[in-house]
Amino acid sequence: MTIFRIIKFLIFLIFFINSDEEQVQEQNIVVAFSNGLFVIPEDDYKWKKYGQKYIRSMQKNRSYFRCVNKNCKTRKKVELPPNEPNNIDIAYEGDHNYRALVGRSENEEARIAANQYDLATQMFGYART
DNA sequence: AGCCTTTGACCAGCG
DNA sequence: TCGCTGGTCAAAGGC
Repeated sequence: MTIFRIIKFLIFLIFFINSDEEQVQEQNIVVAFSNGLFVIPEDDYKWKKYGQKYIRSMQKNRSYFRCVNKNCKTRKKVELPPNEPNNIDIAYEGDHNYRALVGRSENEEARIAANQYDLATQMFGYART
């Protein structure tokens, strides 16, 4: 990635974070472990994970998501330092061209929670039961 | 059956 | 040109 693209991306992030309208509604999902709790922020859009990489320069695991809406070009990068699971960086690239669906079914909530649990177990190296 | 994640392979940019 | 690194693809498997 060139410096230009990095700067462009940072400018977008600043605008996105400061924007009052079209603000993504966030909610936190708490994942419980025997050695404590940690919180993973979650937004109201549906994402499809299309890749994961360990970023050597940052020593973080980065997951790549894109919005499931085919007309929507929005992408999301989630960075998790293996040793600091609470220190999550989420970067949005692009903008949604539709409003998030309000409300989720119980199945959907359960699935998302299961996904977050998988993510957490992966970070901690715990086996899923 | 369909949706979603995983993960190795592939691709592109850069030094 | 070649190797490294980050980003994406797509087959396979799980739920």
